[in-house]
Amino acid sequence: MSASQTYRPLYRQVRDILLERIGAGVWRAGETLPSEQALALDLGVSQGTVRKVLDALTAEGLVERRQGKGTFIAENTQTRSLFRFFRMTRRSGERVIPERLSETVRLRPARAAEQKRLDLDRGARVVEIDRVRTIDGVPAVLENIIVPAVLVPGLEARKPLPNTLYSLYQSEYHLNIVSAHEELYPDVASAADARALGVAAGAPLLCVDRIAYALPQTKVELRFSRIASRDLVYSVTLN
Amino acid sequence: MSASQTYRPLYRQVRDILLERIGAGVWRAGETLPSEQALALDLGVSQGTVRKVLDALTAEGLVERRQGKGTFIAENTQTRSLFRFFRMTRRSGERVIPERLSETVRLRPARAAEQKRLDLDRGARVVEIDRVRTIDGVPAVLENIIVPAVLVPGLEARKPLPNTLYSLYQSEYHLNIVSAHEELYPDVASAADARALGVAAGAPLLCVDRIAYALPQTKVELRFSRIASRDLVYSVTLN
DNA sequence: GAGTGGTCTAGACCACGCA
DNA sequence: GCGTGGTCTAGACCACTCT
Repeated sequence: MSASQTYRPLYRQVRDILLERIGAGVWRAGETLPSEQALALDLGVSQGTVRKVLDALTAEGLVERRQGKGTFIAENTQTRSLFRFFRMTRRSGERVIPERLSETVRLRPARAAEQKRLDLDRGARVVEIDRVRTIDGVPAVLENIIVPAVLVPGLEARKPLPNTLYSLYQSEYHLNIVSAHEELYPDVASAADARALGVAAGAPLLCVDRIAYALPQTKVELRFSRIASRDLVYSVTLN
Repeated sequence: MSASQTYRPLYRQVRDILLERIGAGVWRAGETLPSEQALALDLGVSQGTVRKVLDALTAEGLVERRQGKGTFIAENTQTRSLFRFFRMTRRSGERVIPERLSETVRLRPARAAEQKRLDLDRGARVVEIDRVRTIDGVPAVLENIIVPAVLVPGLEARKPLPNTLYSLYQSEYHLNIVSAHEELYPDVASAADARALGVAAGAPLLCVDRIAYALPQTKVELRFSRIASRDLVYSVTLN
């Protein structure tokens, strides 16, 4: 009959409900979700439909399933967070681990460009973090990080910040970073870059502009990185 | 009981069989596979098991499914190939299309490093392509491409080469490029780069080293790109 | 042994494309 | 109207974890 414009398959509806609940913090990171049977009963669908959704969420890295144990909200542990969102490796493919060298944290009004990119209101404030990270003990990455203050109250007082912010966002603010978009371009080191990174002015740098998203389509963080790559490369696999 | 070391779920076995058939060229690009029912009957499994495999292959971009029509081997059309493997966009996110400006093609013995990276025997030959590509009519990309000659007989005689080689590999050599690994790093323009790309010596360049894979784990191509990025960025989404 | 996810099946019905 | 893929269900049995 008159086609309902709003038809969505059952599994889409189930997916939306689960995403909403996860986003709302019904279950915290590391906690188990109800079993397939329980969810199916609760939502009035078959176990197979719930399974289809949970399998998809697993593929997206949002939950983890362990046979015999249950389904868990994926945790952004320090290690997992690094492997997922820090793409620099040695030429050999070996992962590297950046360490924090220094950081400065400020609370200030958002600039116009930041308001626009983070969907903020006029007058909104942001936390700005500048930090230097080392690889193999050598300064290698300059980061400028912008987060809406309303999402991370008190962040500016939490010094020193952990090496991987995303695990902090998750554990303290229930912001589960699930995806990020990055834009890469080359630049040459300015005099200031050169001082901070211990390279010559004019040396090649890899710049990475990232915007990170948490669950209910929330834009959580802008991050601008300037990387003195030396023997490091940004690794990505296209499928 | 004594656990069978070689146990694999049915759907893995079905997947392997289908991958083998696709790799062997049983169906060509754009052709339809047998229906789910026919495959299930052929392979002695249920339709649901075949469906699970075909859904996974769809997610990997290897086949396409169209309701009411059938399941097709995915085609690397010029457009699709570009969108899938050429990641440069404008800052606005808008896609750009590179055009061929010039190219030189040589047939020569593989160097030691190439033998190693492409799993070639001693004495194997490669086709080497050097080309310049333009964006908005301006030279922007220098590419050096290495392909084992045995995989692409006669390629060196096919001048001019099409803009997107991957569609040629697929249509003429049954090499279906399904994934690629890229490593990015910054560099500064040499005098030669500067001449070819119309930038100043010392200008920042984005370098991309790619290795491309076809179906049965075949390493098909090495590609080294040097990109005068100007207002272009390399876009990637992490999930 | 009880409960969980993992695999596999069989079948119903719907939506779409095409002759 | 037929054949295709898309959705959804119900149920069986297996593998793993914990008690």
